[in-house]
Amino acid sequence: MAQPDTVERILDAAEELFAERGFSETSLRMITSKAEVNLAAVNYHFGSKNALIHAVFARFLTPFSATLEKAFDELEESCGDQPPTLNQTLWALTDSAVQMPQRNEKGISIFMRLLGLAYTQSQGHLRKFLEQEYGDPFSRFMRLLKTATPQLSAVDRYWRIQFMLGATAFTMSSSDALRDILQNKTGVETSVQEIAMRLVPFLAAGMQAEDTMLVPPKGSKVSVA
Amino acid sequence: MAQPDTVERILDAAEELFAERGFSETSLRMITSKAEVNLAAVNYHFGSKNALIHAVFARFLTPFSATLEKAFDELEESCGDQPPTLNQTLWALTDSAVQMPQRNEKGISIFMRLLGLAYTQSQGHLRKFLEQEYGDPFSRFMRLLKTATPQLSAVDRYWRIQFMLGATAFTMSSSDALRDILQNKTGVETSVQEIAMRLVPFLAAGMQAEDTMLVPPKGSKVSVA
DNA sequence: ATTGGCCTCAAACGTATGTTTAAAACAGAC
DNA sequence: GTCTGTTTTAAACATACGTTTGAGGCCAAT
Repeated sequence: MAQPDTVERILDAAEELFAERGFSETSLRMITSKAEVNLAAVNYHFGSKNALIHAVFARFLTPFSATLEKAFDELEESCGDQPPTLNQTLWALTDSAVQMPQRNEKGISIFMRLLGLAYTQSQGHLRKFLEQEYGDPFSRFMRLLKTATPQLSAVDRYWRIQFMLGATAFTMSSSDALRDILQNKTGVETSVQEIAMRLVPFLAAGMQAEDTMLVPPKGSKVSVA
Repeated sequence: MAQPDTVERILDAAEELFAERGFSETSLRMITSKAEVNLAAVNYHFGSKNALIHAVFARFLTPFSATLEKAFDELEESCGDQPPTLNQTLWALTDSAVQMPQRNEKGISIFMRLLGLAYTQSQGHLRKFLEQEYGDPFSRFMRLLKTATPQLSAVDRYWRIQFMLGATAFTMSSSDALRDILQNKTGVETSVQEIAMRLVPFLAAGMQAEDTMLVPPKGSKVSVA
């Protein structure tokens, strides 16, 4: 066959199929037949299916984390001795995600969906790989969030960050479907960037909510343990 | 063997394993050996693995949706001609989830995790089943949200609801893991109820955020299409 | 005691998976 | 043209899966 760049063809096919169907639900045979390469090529070039999953993540996470680090550098520099605000931090992350060079028009939503899957389908090996390889920019983001929300207790902040991650990963991981639904219902077209612009204020408001609500309203059956 | 209630033993085991590992990653052999029943029992009593998944959801979703409808009834009645507020609506939902009778101490987090999985791992057949069987209370919840947020445009509301669902499903789908992480880091114990009590104010604040941020801040590379 | 309907059981079925093998094809260097 | 290392190929491998089978057990009704 002698097609050019077997490795990249496999990565492209795997990326798309993983994003569409998840990891366990995507077989090597689906990948290799979509990539139009021999079944054995995956194990020859990558060693195993798990290693292929890692490679798929590495291909977009490595440049992304570099971009992100640079964005954080610029942000901290431009702020002088003031710590960056919550909004600035969130926008730095959003900008970095949106401006990533895309391999195709589906690029950014695949990117998002894979991140979501990494979180929800994380199969041990993936989580370990991601932590080890890309833990640093993540920790840095966490540190920025911490200094940007000094009013929050550590526990509150922890949970609210989880809520943010959830809203983001979930929305982005199904952004294609959600966009289509909205388009069918209202005829409104929505770009990923617009979704991001709606998401950030939502997250910022949530993060900065006053927690006067920690006691449920009158009549609620929820009680503090 | 003549153990009592094979059907229920299978449901218990399946519920727990699905919540722990997801659907495709849980085999019938794992389920039957945990339940200490014969492998063929699943196909005999349920017909197929997919039907078993449906049965697991039906077992807790049927009473839950009944409780929820009742909670909405009471809420609307107690409000008279005023429509229920956003906070009231969210708390009605939360209350209904928390007060569900639990089969064991892990009950509610299993419940939540399954709901999260239903959203993120939805395998077509499950989504169709859930829509068909439990679409009504869901639509009602949506209607309540709409009247509780008249200030939002339909498009804004649509996206913010997605953000809420995301934060909820996502957090709940990994709540066990997140609780453990927090416990290891800070020694703080967290109940599902406490998570819910932190989540609701976050969601309410996000829903009611002013969208002055729809234009990204100075220097952002994000631009309106 | 025998029948008949539900249930259980061990075993097998067919299929799909990730992985390995060994031969063939290829490309560049000498 | 021959050799060398890399890549591709078709085939097979071992294992796991969901499902089906048919024989047997159980128990209440006849």
